[in-house]
Amino acid sequence: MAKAKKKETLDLTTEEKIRKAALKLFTKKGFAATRTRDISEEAGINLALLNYYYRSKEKLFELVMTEVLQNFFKGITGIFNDQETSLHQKIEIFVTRYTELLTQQPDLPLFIFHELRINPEKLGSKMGVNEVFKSYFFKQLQVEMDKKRITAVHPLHYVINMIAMCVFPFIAAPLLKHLANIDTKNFNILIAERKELVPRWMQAIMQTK
Amino acid sequence: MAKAKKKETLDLTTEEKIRKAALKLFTKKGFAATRTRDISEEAGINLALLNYYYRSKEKLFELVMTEVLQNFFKGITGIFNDQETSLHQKIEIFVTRYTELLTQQPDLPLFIFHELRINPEKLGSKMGVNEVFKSYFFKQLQVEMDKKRITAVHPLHYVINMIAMCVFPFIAAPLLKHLANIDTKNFNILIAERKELVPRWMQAIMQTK
DNA sequence: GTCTATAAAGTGATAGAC
DNA sequence: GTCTATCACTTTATAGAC
Repeated sequence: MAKAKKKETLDLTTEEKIRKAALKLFTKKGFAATRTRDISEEAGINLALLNYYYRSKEKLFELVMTEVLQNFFKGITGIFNDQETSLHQKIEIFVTRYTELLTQQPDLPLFIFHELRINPEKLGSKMGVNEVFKSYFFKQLQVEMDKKRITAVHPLHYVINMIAMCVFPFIAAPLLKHLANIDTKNFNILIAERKELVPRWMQAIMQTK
Repeated sequence: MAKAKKKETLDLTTEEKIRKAALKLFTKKGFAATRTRDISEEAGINLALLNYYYRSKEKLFELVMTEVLQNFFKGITGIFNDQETSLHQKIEIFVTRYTELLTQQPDLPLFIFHELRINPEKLGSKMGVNEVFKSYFFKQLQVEMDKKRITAVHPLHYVINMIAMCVFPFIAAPLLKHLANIDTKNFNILIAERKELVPRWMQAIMQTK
């Protein structure tokens, strides 16, 4: 039922094959380390077709990056500004949805942050400023902390903690697998556990004076 | 008193200038996006001298990476295996030391994780396996959680949370500065606050059933 | 639209003079 | 040790045949 789209590489057009291969390699290795030859090979098409459809490596990258950013952040705005859900519901929804998203595409965060570090200006054109502070989620957070008389801690800290606890395991995955000697299967179990745990930890953190 | 070494670019030898420039550019842009010409320019030396001293770009990178990894992880082993400190003291020491380290070199985590994703094998030769589970810190964590009858949560989760809350803000810095509209000065204030807050949050998390 | 061949530019590395 | 000049190779991009 969740499987709305079937993965059929054979049915993709050449244009789509290239885009898909580019997404895979760019997110995995970054812009600079990915060669157009790698992309054409991964897509199973001729190298010249890449330029035929997308003009240049940079244009193709721009397209992929825009798609990734929108896909990654479109969810947040919706969740954060929902007037119907409570503060705690928002946390649960956010954690669940992003854990599932990252389980599907674990390379996304590292890709975004890495390219962003090299090219911070680019972000400006692709997303608004002040999204966090203006959100309904943030206002609910402020009300909640006021109620608990926790005024010394800036609410932004909680937002950071929530995202950190969700996203960091995926960023540190290779290190984690090595240092803690866990395989992919156990990693996925760990992540699934955190889906339940992070919201509870958030509750605990928000009680702390 | 902590200032043991003075930073005098003028007194550096050519070899040191190159290494320093390489460290700066590699950590900022990654291996693939950094050109040897960039490094020679940053170091203020002739391009040919890079190969004269370090043979190749790869050899230079290996050297820098080894240095970074050792510098980054040598602290952990010491802190995690200290038989004299309590669990909570270890958390405080870890958070303090790594927050200060990352304040000095904010690009380090993203650099390490990014290069590690592209080349996970490399790590094996540079650091041991199972470091976390074998550590005294981990054993203390297990004892503590046993005492509190929290057996459903794997202690590794707490290690991940601690590191996540310390390291993630630096990884997400560009995004944070944009989305939350804070400048470098306010970012540093935020980080300084977290030095005190993360250990308290850890306490709270470790009470949660 | 897709291919081969090749141009054009970039990049790591070295030879050889000083 | 340091420089200039240049090689060797890679990589992006395009021209032109099919």
